[in-house]
Amino acid sequence: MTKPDKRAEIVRAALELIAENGFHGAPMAAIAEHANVGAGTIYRYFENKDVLITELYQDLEERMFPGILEEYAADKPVRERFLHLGTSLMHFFIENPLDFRYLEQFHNSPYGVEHRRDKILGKKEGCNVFRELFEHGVSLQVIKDLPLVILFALSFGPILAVARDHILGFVNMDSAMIARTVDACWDGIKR
Amino acid sequence: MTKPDKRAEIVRAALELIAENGFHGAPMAAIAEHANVGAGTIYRYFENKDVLITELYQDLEERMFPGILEEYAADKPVRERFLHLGTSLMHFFIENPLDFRYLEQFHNSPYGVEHRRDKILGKKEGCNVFRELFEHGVSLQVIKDLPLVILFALSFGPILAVARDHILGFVNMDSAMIARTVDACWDGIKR
DNA sequence: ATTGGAAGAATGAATATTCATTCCTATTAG
DNA sequence: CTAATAGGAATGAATATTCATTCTTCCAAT
Repeated sequence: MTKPDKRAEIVRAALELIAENGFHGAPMAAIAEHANVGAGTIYRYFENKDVLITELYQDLEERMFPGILEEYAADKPVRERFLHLGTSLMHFFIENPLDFRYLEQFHNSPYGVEHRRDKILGKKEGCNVFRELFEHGVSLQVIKDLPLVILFALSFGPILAVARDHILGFVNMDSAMIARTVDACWDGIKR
Repeated sequence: MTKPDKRAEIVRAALELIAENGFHGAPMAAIAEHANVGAGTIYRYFENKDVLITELYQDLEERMFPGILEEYAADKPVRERFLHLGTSLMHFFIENPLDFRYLEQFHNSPYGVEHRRDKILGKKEGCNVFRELFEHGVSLQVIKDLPLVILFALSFGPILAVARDHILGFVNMDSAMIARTVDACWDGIKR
């Protein structure tokens, strides 16, 4: 196996195990076994488990945003842009359940809160698209004049919750249902 | 210290530590120390850590629902009832940040998913109020005709997200802002 | 073209740490 | 004095991390 392949195998194995069993159901020994790699090998690519976990998250974000922003037309009306982003996001989550589950694990851990703080105070790529859209919408009086954080909650709260429920099998989301759900989110934030 | 006091101290200490640091930042030894109790003493009151964790959750639910259902008038219009429940819930979370954080920790753990399954398939007290309200609203054509699970997501998704953001200090929710947020949730589910 | 061997990569057994749980002793209440 | 209760050190299982060793690769010298 070539060098980058090994790193990729470790990443894949870790993502899989953590997404399915949480951080605690993924001891390094198990990750190594799933990656067909010696336990010590992981430490040649990642300084320790924390580093592995956060690099995994960064990889994931980089994979995520390009797909979602594909075909995104910054000149369309606010509503249309919101619906496009919302449905893309939901589709991504539903089509990549492992990524989604990992994301949730990460967010509900000490790592996640720290990361979130940076994102809200400083700024991160990707979210800026949403931020701009919301700010633009508010200035055009198309979107409710609420703090950004609340607009985020009204939009992503339901999307995340629904994606989770779909993946856990509590509801089945087809394209039509996704569209109706994102529509409802829009009703929540529109003036 | 009298017997029931000791149990209460253990419960308080466990809730505090788990809410603040997650299940992993709350080893039994630390809980014992915070409760000013010997490590072995905990096992006189709780068979093991799992039992402690689930009993903690049940205690919490019992404390939660009465407060939220207070002054709930089942004969008012659907919209009014929704706003009442939503604001009560948000207020409870914001005024009991430890309870809220514990709830989140619990839900994002293997315990939580199992529990959730029961709640959605079988039935649990408390949530029935919401279920009835939604079903009634749908039948009156006041609420969008979406699966119950999605209506839940549209309502609780934002409420939970906002409560979390408030507790983590990302936004400051006063009564007015809470009302506006719950209003926005209503816009999301209303026809 | 072949070979010797150096540099780097991989390994997994050994180690150190953390943690839930147990169990024996001390303390208290009746 | 006895029985119940509390305490916390001891235990053992689970886990992250290390490290001495083995394996691979690749190139220089013949």
